[in-house]
Amino acid sequence: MTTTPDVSAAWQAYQRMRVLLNGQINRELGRSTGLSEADYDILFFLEQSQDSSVRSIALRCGLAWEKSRLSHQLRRMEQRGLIEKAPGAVIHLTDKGREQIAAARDCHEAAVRRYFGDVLSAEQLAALATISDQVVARLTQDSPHHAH
Amino acid sequence: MTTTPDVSAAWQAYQRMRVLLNGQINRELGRSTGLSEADYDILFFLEQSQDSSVRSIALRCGLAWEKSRLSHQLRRMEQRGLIEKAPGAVIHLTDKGREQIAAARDCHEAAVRRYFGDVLSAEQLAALATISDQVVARLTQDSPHHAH
DNA sequence: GAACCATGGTTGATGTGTCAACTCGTTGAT
DNA sequence: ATCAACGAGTTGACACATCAACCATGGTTC
Repeated sequence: MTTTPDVSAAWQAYQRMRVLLNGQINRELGRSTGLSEADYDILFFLEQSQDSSVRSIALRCGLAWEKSRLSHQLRRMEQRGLIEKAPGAVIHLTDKGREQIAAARDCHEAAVRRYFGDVLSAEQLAALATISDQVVARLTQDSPHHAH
Repeated sequence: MTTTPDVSAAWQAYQRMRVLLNGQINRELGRSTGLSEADYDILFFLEQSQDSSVRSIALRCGLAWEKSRLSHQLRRMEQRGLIEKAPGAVIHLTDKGREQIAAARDCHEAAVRRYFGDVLSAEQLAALATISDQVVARLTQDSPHHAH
């Protein structure tokens, strides 16, 4: 333990992991399923929602996305037939969307396990979860209503 | 300690931190300096290189970027006068680029400290660095020459 | 009711990232 | 010497993200 912890060393290591890890997982997901990370996040959220449908605002809060980003993404996904927009800003998962997320889930979880879960010990996973929660708490304490 | 560690809980916590933390830092950086994360990474690498110039290939390896991404990014930065391309695929930092990275560094480091360094203990920072190194080692063991 | 304003959602312009296809110079085998 | 193969770099097309400006609606205040 040092009294002056090297923040920048930890930051640079974290940055390198972030770039490489998400790059690898997204590349594998895209190659084998044709879905982007954004597609996957939306479909995953929809699938595990009651009745496979949610309000737009729930997606925005749950994923912490900007509203314009969500709007563009939903428009593209509706054009591809993965979702449907219903009156009242309600988003429905289509059958095609349900198929694709089911196939993608296996691929995604396998990749997460291969490059992340299998590499770290239970203690490390727990430590990372705690670290993440602390940082997230710091980020959301000031701007609880993410005023993008 | 559990025998079946909950990988997905750690993954989801990490994902949330990743999205919110980088979003916040990049937003602050962009607002106060006009530089994107990509701009900052390039300028930072250039600044701390000998003679403020590097070969393209060094940037690609150091930042683990795709070649086309780097090419597009360097073209845009040259148009803005932040860098110069010299024969032999050598990239030079211009005076304007040096000014901007100097101003941005303070902003960036302050943000990293505010949302990251100050939130975590020395042990947590060390643990995160170890975790990151392990994951990166796993990612680079198979494809050491990142065949993008 | 009328003016006001806050909020959810959309749109268009622009900057950014990715993929595939291409050029060009070097290398190595025959 | 020629040809094939490889890697570095570029380009163009497209998907994605961000910002600002815009519309609609539902209060709140006077």
